[in-house]
Amino acid sequence: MDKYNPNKIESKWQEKWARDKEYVRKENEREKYYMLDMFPYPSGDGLHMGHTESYTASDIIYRYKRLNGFNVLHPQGFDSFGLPAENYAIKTGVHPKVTTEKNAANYIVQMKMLGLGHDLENMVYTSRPDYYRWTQFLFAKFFEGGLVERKTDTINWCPSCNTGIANEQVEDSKCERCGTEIEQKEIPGWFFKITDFADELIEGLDKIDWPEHTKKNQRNWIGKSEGAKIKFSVIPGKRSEGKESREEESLEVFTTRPDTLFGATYMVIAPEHQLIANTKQQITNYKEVEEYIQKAKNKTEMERQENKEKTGIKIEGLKAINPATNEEIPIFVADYVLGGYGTGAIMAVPAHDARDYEFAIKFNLPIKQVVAPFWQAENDWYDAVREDLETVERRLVYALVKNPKDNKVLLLKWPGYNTHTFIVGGVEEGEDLVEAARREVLEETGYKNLKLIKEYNDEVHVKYCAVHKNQNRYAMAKCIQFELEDEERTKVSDDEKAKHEALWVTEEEAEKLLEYKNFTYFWQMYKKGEEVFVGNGNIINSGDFNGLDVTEAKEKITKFVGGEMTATYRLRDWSMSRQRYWGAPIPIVYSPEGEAKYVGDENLPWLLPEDVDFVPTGESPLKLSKELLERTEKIFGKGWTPEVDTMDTFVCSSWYFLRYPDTKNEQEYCSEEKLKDWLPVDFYIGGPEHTYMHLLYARFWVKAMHRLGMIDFDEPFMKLRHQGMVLDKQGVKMSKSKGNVVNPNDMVSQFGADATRLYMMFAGPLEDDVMWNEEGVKGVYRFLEKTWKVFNEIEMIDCGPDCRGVDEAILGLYHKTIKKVTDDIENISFNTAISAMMIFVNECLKQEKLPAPAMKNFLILLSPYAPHITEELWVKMGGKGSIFNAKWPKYDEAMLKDELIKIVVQVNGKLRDTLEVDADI
RNA sequence: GCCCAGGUGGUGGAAUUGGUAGACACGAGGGACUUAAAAUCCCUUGGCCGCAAGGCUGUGCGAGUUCGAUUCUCGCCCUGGGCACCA
Repeated sequence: MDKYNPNKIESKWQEKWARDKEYVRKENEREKYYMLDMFPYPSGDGLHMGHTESYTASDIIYRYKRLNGFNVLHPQGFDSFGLPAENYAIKTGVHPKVTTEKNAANYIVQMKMLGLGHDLENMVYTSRPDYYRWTQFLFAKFFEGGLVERKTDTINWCPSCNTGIANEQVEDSKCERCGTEIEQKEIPGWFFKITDFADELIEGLDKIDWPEHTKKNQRNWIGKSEGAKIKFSVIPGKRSEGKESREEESLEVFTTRPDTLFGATYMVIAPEHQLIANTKQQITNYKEVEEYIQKAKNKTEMERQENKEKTGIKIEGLKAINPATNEEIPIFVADYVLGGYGTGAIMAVPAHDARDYEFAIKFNLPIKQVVAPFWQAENDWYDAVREDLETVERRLVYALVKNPKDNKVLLLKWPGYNTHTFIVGGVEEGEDLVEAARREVLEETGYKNLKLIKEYNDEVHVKYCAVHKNQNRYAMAKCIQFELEDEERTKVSDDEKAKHEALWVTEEEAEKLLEYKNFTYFWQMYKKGEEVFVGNGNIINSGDFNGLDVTEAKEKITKFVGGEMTATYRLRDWSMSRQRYWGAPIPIVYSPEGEAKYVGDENLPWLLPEDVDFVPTGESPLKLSKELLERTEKIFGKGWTPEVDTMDTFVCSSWYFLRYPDTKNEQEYCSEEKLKDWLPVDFYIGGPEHTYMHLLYARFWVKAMHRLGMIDFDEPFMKLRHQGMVLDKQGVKMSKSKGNVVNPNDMVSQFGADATRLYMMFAGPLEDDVMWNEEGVKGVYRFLEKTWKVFNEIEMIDCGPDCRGVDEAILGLYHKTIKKVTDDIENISFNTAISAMMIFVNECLKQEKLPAPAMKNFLILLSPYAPHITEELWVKMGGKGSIFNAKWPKYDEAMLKDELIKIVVQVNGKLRDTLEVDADI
């Protein structure tokens, strides 16, 4: 017998598959399945291990689906526009087209080496005119449909790449690609109105099978917050003086908490806000304000981060009016309010917002509580609120008393109710809270001399049933903290004694004994200091709205002041103009009057001119193209000028999956029939780094086309899974600079493609990071050697359906293996499927005779992972045609049962014994 | 600070619904074969105690629910990734 020699058999099969197209034939009438990979950028470094992993995973699904009778589209292509090729051209003068095509050819060789079964006859290259003409065509449809607009906007500008980049492409205030610090620059450009689709992009997530965390991340990225827009009028500083000069200047704010409007005690606007320019004359400290604004602008984002303390300056000479209270409140400029989010102005509610609170403390501004935490006794408690009883309001005071001598605190023990509380008492109308608290401590516990430590600001509300009085109580309580001055004590009346008992306990004990939220709330403040209450509760100090739940109050208060319930998003429009050469030209020309016009379908592809210099000037390279200008004037007339920016490469990758079914079509981007046949994509695999940009843009693209009536589906990818990163042995990210990059080619020549594929999948779950350890490849290589040995050394008997003459146990294991491998592929749990096949092969090695039909089926189970060896052994076993035209085996339910069943004896959850019992009894 | 993911032997990982923790593999140790080595095959391999039978302990830490928790609940610690005052 020959030894297992992957080099020999793998190249043989790769050649056969490439040459003999009929050998692995397609059957068009079968049910269709679209298995898509994220296509690579063809870099000079070649395919890396991350590609190897995800392409192997998709290849397994592709082959598995084929074997299950599907007609599978499993295409591949190149996202071939982009900066590296252009930067290389700047350095060496080699045209990006040349580099790109060369790199792509290398990728194809590597993909073949791995035995990947992608359709390499129908590839897509985004930089080729036969592709980008359709990118331009679709752009034009969006343009005509009003989904693209030209805006002059402040954009992120990378001085190194000499290009504007989208907000999403900025990392840590640095350029995602080259790491240069981003500058802000005013520049005209084209934008896709992705924000118009914000709600659809959120809602669509509910109907697709994507990892939950990916969906969550997209929701967060879109960042919808619901709230209200409310107008505050702005008046000159002293109302009395300026009655007649009351210019109708106003400030609109967006707030998620309109329910707290009565607590808005000041306003803050962003340094960029228009109001400052509009009211320059009225601002009496304009100079200082301007200075602050300048400082804020000069600050880099990094500096802002370092300096956590809030800064700001009061605008003198202007006041705003809180529309709810009609009170005058001051206006500040501060850089903690952002120009680009919401309206660039906020109403500050220091009592219920942590940032406003911090600012208010620093500038000594009033803090007004308008929401009280509220708890209602739970249903299964003895004091649950009873609907049939009337509710009586009461004001209460809690006293938290501490003895400084031993640090114990004083609680009341209520034997009747089996609970503990602070000292509690009612407060009479107009009575001083502290006096009331002292009185209650004296009455209930007898302690006479108390030192006031603290009055807590917060008021809390509770509703419960006072069982003994047969009425519901709505209690509004505040809390006072005392220390004993001495232990002098009077006698407590028998009446009080009967109700409750005074008890000194340590803080640890108190923590355990206090169970009602209204007490633990103050206990937390006592232990950890006062915190801003940002939760839900009931409205107080807000006129007619008192007592309302915050949710209810939001709309009512908004309506009361003439505001509008609305939502804002964190998502910004997609800036897609790039001042670069190597991208799809934007098919727009400008009339002598400067009006933008689409070049027209008949002029597509609107070719990227060849007569350009790559040296970056800060302007678009196309501006220097004579040919482009001449072309424009020739077609449209003198004075017409071309758009010289090119498109963001994310545009090209937002629709490539629509081209794959029909790559050779010269009339349409994809025929209607093929769109119907293949789309949307059934399964998409790619890295988690594309969670925000690519995946969001592609979803937007499809929704936009759907809105324009071009397609009848509105989500591109029905099922999505990510692959993890491939790390080195130490768990460090592979990178050229660290010199720890592993080349897939080397792995293939050392261990073969089958072993490389198998190890990638065996190392762990697909979505987890893989630590690449060559020691580990040995294991799967041995497994392949053993498989080889089984099929070459052990006698195979063609034993028919009842299979006499072989070990029955191996038949049972065979059926179990089919089930396990099938279930695991469905669950994308490749590592455990491989382990099941290892167990099977290990058992086979112990046999003298094996059933030939079952063993052929076993090869089918293994074939998606290791296509070469299984194709080879398939022929040896007398299989007809390619193994990939075979049928996925089925298991026999009856064969899954064990003859003997293990019974586990547990006592108190601990294993005490195991028994083996005949399964038939 | 906030959001997401995760924490299981020396290592990668398994345990799919709360029911024998550590499948499978790597590494390590011992043995067989060999002049020798590699390869291959066999045995052992979470820790502690024990000659053994066996016992105790064990899934980041601490509580809780349960007859029973790697799995569920609460609190905390750590690691990785993402976001930066989002009103």
